Amino acid sequence: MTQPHVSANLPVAAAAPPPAGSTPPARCTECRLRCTAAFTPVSHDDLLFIEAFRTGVSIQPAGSSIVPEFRVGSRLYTLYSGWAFRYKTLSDGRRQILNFLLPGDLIGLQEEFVDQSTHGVEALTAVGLCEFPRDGLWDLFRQKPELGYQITWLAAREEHLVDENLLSAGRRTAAERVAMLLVHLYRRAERVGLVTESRTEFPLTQQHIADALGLSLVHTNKTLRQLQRLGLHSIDGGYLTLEDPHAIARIADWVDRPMRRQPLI
Amino acid sequence: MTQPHVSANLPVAAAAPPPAGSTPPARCTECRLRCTAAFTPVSHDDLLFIEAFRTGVSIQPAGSSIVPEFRVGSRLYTLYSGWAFRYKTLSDGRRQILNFLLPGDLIGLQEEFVDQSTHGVEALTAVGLCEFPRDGLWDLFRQKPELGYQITWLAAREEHLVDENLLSAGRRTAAERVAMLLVHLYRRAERVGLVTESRTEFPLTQQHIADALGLSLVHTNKTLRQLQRLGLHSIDGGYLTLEDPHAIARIADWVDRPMRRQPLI
DNA sequence: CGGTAGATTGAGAGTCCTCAAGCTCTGTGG
DNA sequence: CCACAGAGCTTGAGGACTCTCAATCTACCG
Repeated sequence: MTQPHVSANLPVAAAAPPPAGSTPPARCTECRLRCTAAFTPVSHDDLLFIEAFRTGVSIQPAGSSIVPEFRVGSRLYTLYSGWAFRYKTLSDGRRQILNFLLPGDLIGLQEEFVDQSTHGVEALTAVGLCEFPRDGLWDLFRQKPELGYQITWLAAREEHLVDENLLSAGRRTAAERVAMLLVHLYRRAERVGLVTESRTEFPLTQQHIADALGLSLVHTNKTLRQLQRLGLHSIDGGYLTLEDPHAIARIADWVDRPMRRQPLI
Repeated sequence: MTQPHVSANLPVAAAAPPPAGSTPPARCTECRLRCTAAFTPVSHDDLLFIEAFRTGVSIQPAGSSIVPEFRVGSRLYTLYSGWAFRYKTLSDGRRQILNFLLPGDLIGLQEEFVDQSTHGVEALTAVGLCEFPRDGLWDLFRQKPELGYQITWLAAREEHLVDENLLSAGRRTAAERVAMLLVHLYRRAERVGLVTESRTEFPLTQQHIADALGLSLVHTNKTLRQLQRLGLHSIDGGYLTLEDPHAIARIADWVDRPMRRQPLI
């Protein structure tokens, strides 16, 4: 190797106390997310409804299972803080990560509709969750059609994420997949205010990246190093920086679109 | 090769006149699909609402573009008869089929929510379509929350299909992918009454299969032949038969679940 | 100071891809 | 009625991208 490497490339310590603001506030009116430009404003009335709909909040540690893969949960969640991912596994253990979840994303919606869960959700970092009763969903649709509409919006958006990942797994080369993943996650993190000084927290291990892209761990490592050697990005100390955003976007076949505000339940 | 092959393996002639019942009826009360066990019953009131919501019906020939990939359409459709598929392409032309659409499936929902279409829908056979105004969707949610709920159901179900395909593309071998595709499509076709005498119309070319599975055309062909030589299935004259359903399901890691009734808009 | 999780690297093997032909069937036109 | 063109299927051969196996290395933790 022509290059000495000294970087730790480790995620941030998992045992650290939850950073300030990672616990959902008692009142939805004080939601740290909603006042962001990333989310659509709602009427005060709707906000109170959401607050009443919410049954509680919780914090779960990194690595914990939010939704077990083969059991039907009884709750819906909104991810308030932290990172998580949805995944499926084959009977022999091969795992595919379907998409990553960032603050504002809804968790457990499909379960309401599809027979068995058939997918799991796991926390990547410590996460703050707002909990809702799954069986209250129909009530929500009836009483607040606008919120129902927004939930459909969220479902469609998540499908869009999976579409994009399927395009990667099916038709992109290893380098293109990695580039796509890094650009995509960076932009999403940026959207919800997770980027500071041109870098974002990046709690994925290479195994997570491999499972998201349909690659082996070894080849994921080699591809990451290759892109990093080319000066496209760097992952260091649990933080991701896009060193050459234009070049990495070109490799990923990524087109910048203005991101719309998204609903928040 | 140890085996002479004589079969044509061609899809059914596309120029044939549309089979009886492939055109949506004037009245939703006469819908040939809805009376099936595959779909959830709706109240007479809701049915009239759906009929009023519908702006028209149409037939499009095989191969036609129902939703162009990079333009925002103004319509929603329900696929009444025939087969179609959703796809995305990279800028250099590589194509990934995201999922196949069978009668009862809703088309164009994501466009309502996601900025640009970013995916196209193409007819695989001649298709019958029920057309709805896309900008009437919010009205539907407000006036008939139950129908809004059902639309969310359909969105979640489609995401589930894409999840499954991503698992295939990312983590299954070529033979497993092919087996999965065949079993899955067979079961879905069966569900909506497309199976007669243990076989179903199967209008996909090998190129479609390749694009759905993230494989090359050549390797798709070799894998199909391999499974066929093993006596697992046969594709002949545009029809698919699962010769050994148990064995092919085992390879696909497919678990039979009772299929729930699904909504129909 | 071992033990563990995660990252890195090398080597060899395989699956899958690309290139290149040839084949069958269908539709068309002279 | 037959030649021809086009779409789709089949097969072989060689090469490339990825995978698996195996080790090593660093950082962190009890």
